[in-house]
This record gives sequence, C-alpha cells and structure tokens, in this order.
Amino acid sequence: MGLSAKQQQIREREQQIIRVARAQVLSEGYHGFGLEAIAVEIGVSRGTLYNHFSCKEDLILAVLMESLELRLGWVQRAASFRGTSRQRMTAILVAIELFARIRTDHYRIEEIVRSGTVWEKANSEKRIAASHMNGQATGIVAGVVRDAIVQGDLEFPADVKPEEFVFGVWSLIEGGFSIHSNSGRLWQPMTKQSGRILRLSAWRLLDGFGWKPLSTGEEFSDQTESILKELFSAEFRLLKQDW
Amino acid sequence: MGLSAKQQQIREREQQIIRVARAQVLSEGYHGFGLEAIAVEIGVSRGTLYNHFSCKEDLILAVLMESLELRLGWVQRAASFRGTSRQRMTAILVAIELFARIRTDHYRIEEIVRSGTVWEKANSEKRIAASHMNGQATGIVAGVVRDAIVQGDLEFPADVKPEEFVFGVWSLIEGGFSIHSNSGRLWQPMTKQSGRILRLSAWRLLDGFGWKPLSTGEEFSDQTESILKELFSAEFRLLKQDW
Amino acid sequence: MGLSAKQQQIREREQQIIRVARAQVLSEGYHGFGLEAIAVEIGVSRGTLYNHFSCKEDLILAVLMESLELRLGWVQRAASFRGTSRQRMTAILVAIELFARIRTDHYRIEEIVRSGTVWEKANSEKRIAASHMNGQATGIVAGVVRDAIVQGDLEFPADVKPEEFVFGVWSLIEGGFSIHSNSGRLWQPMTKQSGRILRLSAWRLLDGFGWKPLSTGEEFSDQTESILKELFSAEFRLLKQDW
Amino acid sequence: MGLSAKQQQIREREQQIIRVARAQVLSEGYHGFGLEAIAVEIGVSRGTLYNHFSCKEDLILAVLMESLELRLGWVQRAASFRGTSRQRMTAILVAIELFARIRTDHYRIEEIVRSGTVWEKANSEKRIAASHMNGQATGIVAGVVRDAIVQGDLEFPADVKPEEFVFGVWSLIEGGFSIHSNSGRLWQPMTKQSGRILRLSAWRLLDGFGWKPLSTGEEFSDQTESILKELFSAEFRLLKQDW
DNA sequence: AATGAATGAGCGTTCATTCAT
DNA sequence: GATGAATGAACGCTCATTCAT
Repeated sequence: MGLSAKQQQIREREQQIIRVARAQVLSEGYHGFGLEAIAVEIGVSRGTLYNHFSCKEDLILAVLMESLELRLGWVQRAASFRGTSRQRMTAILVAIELFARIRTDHYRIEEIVRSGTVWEKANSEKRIAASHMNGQATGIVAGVVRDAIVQGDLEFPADVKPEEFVFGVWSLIEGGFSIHSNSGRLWQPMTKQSGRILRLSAWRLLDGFGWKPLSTGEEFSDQTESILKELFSAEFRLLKQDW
Repeated sequence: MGLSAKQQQIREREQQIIRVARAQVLSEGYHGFGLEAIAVEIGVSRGTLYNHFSCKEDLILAVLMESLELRLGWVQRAASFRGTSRQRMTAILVAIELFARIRTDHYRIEEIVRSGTVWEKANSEKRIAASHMNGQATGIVAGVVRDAIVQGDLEFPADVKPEEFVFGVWSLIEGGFSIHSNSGRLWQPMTKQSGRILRLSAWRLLDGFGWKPLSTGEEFSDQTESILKELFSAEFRLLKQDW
Repeated sequence: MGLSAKQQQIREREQQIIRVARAQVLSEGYHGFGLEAIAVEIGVSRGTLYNHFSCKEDLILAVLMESLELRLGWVQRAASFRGTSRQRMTAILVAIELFARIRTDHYRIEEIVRSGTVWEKANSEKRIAASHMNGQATGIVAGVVRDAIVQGDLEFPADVKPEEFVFGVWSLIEGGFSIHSNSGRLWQPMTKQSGRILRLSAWRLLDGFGWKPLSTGEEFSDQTESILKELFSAEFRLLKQDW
Repeated sequence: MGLSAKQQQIREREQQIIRVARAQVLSEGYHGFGLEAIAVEIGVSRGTLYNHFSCKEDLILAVLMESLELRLGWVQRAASFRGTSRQRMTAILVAIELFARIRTDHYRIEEIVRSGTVWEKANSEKRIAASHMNGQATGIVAGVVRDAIVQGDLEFPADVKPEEFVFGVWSLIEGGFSIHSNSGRLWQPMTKQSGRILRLSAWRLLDGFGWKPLSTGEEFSDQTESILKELFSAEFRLLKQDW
C-alpha cells in the first residue's frame, strides 16, 4: 500500500526522534533535553516534532517506553535460559545488570519522568502502556521464582510472595547501579568493580533464601560469565568497562 | 547577647528557607525548586534568598547537606547499639530504611543534584563538605563489618573488602526504597509492605554471607522492631505508613 | 521568489529592531537600551529579539555597525570630491561634522560599547567587522593626505605620518561635537554656533600645517557650504539646527 | 570645637567614599560603580553611604566635582605661567592633556553622568556647582586669549570670540584623548605616540590662527617639555607612559 | 551614626508551544 | 507535513534603596 509506505516513513521519523532525544538526555542530562537541540540534531524544525508528539512529555515517555521494551526483551530471553531455576534467575540478574550498565540513559529518563510534571502532562494511554510494560518484566521474573518453588529448589516463608522476592533482588541490582552512577558526584567511587560485588551480593541473597543449589565459593563468577556469553554476547560487546 | 539574638534570627531564617525549599521539592519535584515559589511560600522576596545563599545551587546543596547530616547522626546512633555485631548491622539497616522512608525529599534533592549543573555551579567547599559527610556514614558501616570479622562473626572471601560489602547492602535498601517511591508512577505498587520484604531480604543477605548468628526463621521481624523502638522511637512516630 | 519575500521580511524586522534600539538610546541614554523597552516600542515580545540577535551585545554592535557603514559611505563620497587636495580634505571634514551632528545616537552607542562588557560578550566576528569598518574610514582620509603630499600641496615634518595627521584633525571635529553634545549637561552652551568655529579651527589647522592653498580670510565658510550643497544636500536637510 | 572635629571626621569619610568610588569606576567602568563594591572596599555598610549622599547620583556628581576642581587648579596654575601669551596658552594645553592622561577616571565619570539619568536625579545645587566649576576653567583660558589679543600677539577675525577659540583648541585635546582611550576597542591603535601628534596639532592650530611667535619647526617639543617640568613635575611623575 | 537584612522592580535569557505560510 | 518566527511566562539574578535595630 502507498499509505503504508508513508506510515512506515512516519514511523521511522518517530524512532529517529526518540533515538536522538535519548542521546541528548544521556549526554546532557535533564537540561540537555530541549526540543531545539533535538530538532537541530535531526535536521528538522521544532514544529515538526509536534506532528509526532503532542507535547514534550509524550516524547519523554516514548523514549522511556522504548527502553522498557528493550529491557523486557532481555528479561524474556534470560528467563528462557535452559538450565536450573537458579541458573535462570542468575540469567535474569545478568540481564538487569547489563541493561543498567549499557543503558545509562534509561536512568536519566526515569529521573526526568519522576522529577517533573511529566507524568501529569503526558497522554494517559502512554502512561498506562509504560506501567504495563514494566509490570510484564517483573511478572516474568516472578514466574521463574514460582517455577523454582514448584521444582523444590526454593522454599519460601509462607507470607512472602514471589513478586515480593523479585522486588528485593531487583532493588539490589538497580540500587547498586544507581549509587554507582552517582560516584563522581556525591559518593566517592565506592569500588572500582562495583559490578562484581553487586553480582556476588545478589548471588548470596539467593543463598540467604535457600535457593538451591547453594553456592560453595566463587562459582558465581564463572556462571554469570558463561550466561553472559551465551545469551548476551552481542550486547556485552557494547560494554566499554570491565564486567 | 544582642548580637547573638540577631545571628540567631538569621540562622532561623536560613533554616526556614531550607525547610521550605525541601518541602517544595517534595511536593512539586524538580520544578518546585524555583526561587520564586520558595520566596512566595516563605513570604519574602526573591532578593532576600540571596542574602543567605549565593546562588540557587548553594541552596540546593544546603538542603542536601542537612539531610546528610541527619542521616549520619542516625547511622552513628545505630552503630553504637549495644549488642552482637549482627544486631548492630541490623540497627544500621533499620536506620537507613527509616531515613529513606521518612526523608523522601532526600531522594528528590539527590536527583536534582545529579541531573543538573548543580555540582559545577555550587560553592566548591560545600561540595566537598557534602562528599565528606556521605563518606563518613559509609565509613561507619564498614567499621561495624570489620568488628564482625575481628570477632569471628563473619568470614569474608579474601577479595571482598568491607566497603564493598557495605555497598551491596546499602544498594539493597536504598534501591528498594527508590523503586518504592516510584510506585505511584511507573511501577505498580509492588507490594503494600515493601518495607518488610526489604528488611527480610537484607537479613537474608547477611545470612548469605554467613554473618552469625544465622537466622532461623522470622526473628528478623522482632529484632528490627525492638531496635526501632529502642533507638528510633521518636522518629518512628513520624512515619505515617506501617513499618 | 517566495523565499526572498520572507527573508526580506526578516531583514526588515531586523532593521526595525536596530532602528528602534537606536532611537531608544538617543532618547533615553544608556538605560533606554533595555530589551523590554525596545520590544514594547516595536510591539513584539522580548523573546522575538532573540530570533534576530544572539544577545544584547550583538544588537548593540549591529546598531553601531550601521552607523559606521553610513559614515564610511559619507567619507568615501567626500574623498571623491573633484577639486584640489585641500578641497577634498575640506569635504571630508564636512562629512565628519555632518555625520556627528545628524547621528547623535552614534556617540551614545560608542559610549555603551566602551563602558560595559559589550566588547567582551559580543560575537567576535562582529567585533572585527566593526573595527575594520572604522579603519577603512580613517584609511581613506590618510589617502587624501598622501595625495596632497604627492601633489606638492602639503609638506610634512619628516616624522609625522599621514595617519597621525588624520588623528589630529579627526580629534578636533569629533571632540568638538562631543563637547557640544554635552552642552545641556555639564558645559554651558559654549557657543550657539559651535559648528562654525569648529570648521574654522579645522581650516586653520590645515593652514598651520601649510596645506596649500593657505586661507586668506573667511573663504572656508563659502567652501564648506558649497561642498555641503554639492555632496550632502539631502542629508543636510535632516539637520534641524543651523549649519 | 568638638563639633568641628566630628565634622572633620565626616568630611574625611566623604572624601574617602569619593576616592574609592572613583577608583572603582576607573578599574571597572560603569558596571563597577556599584554601592556594594564601594562599601566593601571602604569597610562600611551600604546604608552608611546614604548618610553622606542622598542617592547614587549625588555621589557620582561629587566624584565629578572633585575632578573638575582639580583640573581647574591645574588650568589656573598654567594660566599663571610667566612668559609670552603663546607660552601661557601652551602651558594650558599641557595642563589639559596631562589631566586627561592622568585622570582617565574623569572621562569615565563624565560618560556616566551623560549616559544615564544622573543629571535628572541628582541634587540640582550640585548640578549647578559642577557647571559653574567647568565654566570657570574655560573662562580662564579665554582670559589668556584676550591677553594675547591685547598684547598684539594674536589677531582674530572680527566675528570670533575668545571663548569660541578656546572651544576649538579644547576640542582638539580632549577629542584626541577620547579617541586614544578607545584604541583597544573600536579603533586600531592610531598611533603609539598620540600625545605628541596632538600637541603638534594644537601648536599648529595656534599657528593657523597666527598666534605669534609662529613656529619655525619642532620647537613645540622643547617648549612643552620645559613647561611640563616647571609647572607639573610632580604630576608628570604619575604618568606611566611616555609623554 | 552605623548597620545589613529585606525589598522589589528590573534585568537578560531560555524554551515549550502555536500558527500562518 | 514541514517550517520557523513569534510568543510569553518563567527563570536566576542584581542592586539602589529603606528601615528597624
């Protein structure tokens, strides 16, 4: 269809806008997120942006949405890892950490979404979509936890729901990265290898909940690396720093 | 002294400005942090603010500083808890979580500091002071970890430093709260009782590292509560939600 | 061309801004040069000004530039006067004086440029252009002096360069006007006919340097008038006061 | 009288204020003329300044007044030089130029007085006093011209008044210095030795009007120097650049 | 007489948004 | 659909002036 070709074109332009917008946020932070800068970078006028997004906030949410989609894909891939329940959980931890480290921009966007009037101003359907997308990711992880329980690898206190457990693990990884990314400012560089200690902590957290097979030493290092290479070799190459 | 009375007054006004500034950030987010809004709220002119702070960024850092000071005090109090090393660590976890939950504004301020040109523009001496204040808090926690090792309650992998361990635990608590405080926005309320699962996760993380005495069940709940009542009863009352 | 029409419109607006800006300076002095006042006078918003000039200083320099361009044109016209070298020099004196008297605003602008941080803040290419434009005018005058020497109408002390001689004459005319334009303020009106005495002084200065043909009496009055009518009749009519 | 001692003290403070104010203008230009900077430099509060001057403009005018007084003194001294009428006139030229070169601040002040609303806002009696002080100086010079005519050294066209002649000469010197002081900005440095060419031009202007004894060559250089040493040796030493 | 915190109008500048073309 | 000039409210900041102490 001729129309379809045109729609395709529009779609491409939208994604170009999103891509450039994300790059701006990443390099300039909140204050770099100006429509003029984005328009210039793309080579269109500011007015054109409004043919694609009804306001600035809608654009921000579109950027966020893309991140969430991407992350969901990674989590899905990780959850499908063929192995023990503990290995699948490990794969998810690897996915989240890798995402956090490669997609620094994602945090910037989240900050913006949180810090301003974004959520209020943006199109409500986009808001719901974003919430849903995020919920899917956590749901998948909770599914792995349930599998572990079913398979007898994990025994939970009666009053702890899988979603809650996910919340704890996820907090550890994301919180760690969040602190790390602040290092240059408020925090003295806590550790040069914050990734390693974060992975170790997550691994020991699984132990703490009795997720079998319990760790016997430093094997987490080998396991995460092998999962990384199997599932995310391409993405891993994008990572400039050490793992 | 007459002089002292006047200085007292000035001091009070400064703290009033800081207080109102924080309140604005809390209620309005990044965009609430405008000098006009703060001035109007206090009932003074914008010019007056400049008699107390040389620029906007200096004010932001003053707000942050107050938070950091307060948190440091809580951490110090917790580290002085009389009990086993594990109890002292637990006390610290309680302190951090309580602070995070009472001082939501603190996160907002940190976001602002991170997201803009604050760090560059602000008075360098204030920047250093803030860094130092933050470093003190983490240092105290690392001290408790070292005590545990010395006392034989904790045995570490050779290549993990106490500061790194602290980094992991701190990440869990702060990350958890950070996600929680976003609930209304991006995340569906993960759990009504995010605090409880966070405390449980932290507790199990200690187990995972073999910090003795290992937990045998749900006793963490009793322990944190008793510490809370002993050390932070007054502060606890400020907490509107359930513990 | 449609494009040209639009560009024409933009160009016109720019010149409108410059025109109004100059008028404000003329009527209100330094403090008339505020963007708000200019915008209101034109009937646009302050923001609009920034679509045409990147900062206040750029606008100031644009105003100055227009003056310098105009003056250069007059000097060029005068230097092309067909007559003896002394007549050509006289024509230049007439041009400078006429410019000074018609373009009072020019002095105000120069004051502003000198008194503030204009030169530092403005676009460097505009600064260079202004310098160059000014240099061209003095260069033309020096050329006339050289012609006079070549033609044997003028004999110089060995150590005086034409440019230096120009400096002296120019000083007399501009300094005279500068004092005159201050009359209403600090100086009592020195003379109702400051122009005439200035012209006479300049004329006698030429005599003092032996520029032939030497004056024999009051013929300078006739000569300047005839030059005025031949070269600057249109501009002369703009002059409200007597010559 | 005890009162007198106190008044003396007040007077001294006023002069201190004036002195500092002038220094600020000299070093910082128009924008350096802020009450805060002046107050800090003196070591008093801004409020105190208002016990001595009713508004900023009054202070500016007081600064100007001091300059005018000083210059008048120099002109008087020069007019009393014992020698021919031409030598006395030369002495005055030397005085004006020296003043212009040493008292750069004077021009800055005049600019400020001219450029703003100073004249309107300032106390009217101060305005009149300043005008009067300025008139006295020109009157003295006109007196020397009259002496020259009486003594037969100078013959004037019937329709030129001594005051007008003074206006021409004065214009040359002050205009020259004015252009010179702009060198670094709009004008290319016209000449390294603008003083010398200015003096030569003034000297030749006297020749042009037939003021005897006419110059025969470069003797103006010797004459101005000897006058300078005789009348203004102390002041000359303040001059950093070459004469 | 001296203080200096408070004032408040004013400044130059930015930027998301609109709309005539 | 794309443009980009115009908008106008908001921003951070300055500073001459006032006035309670």
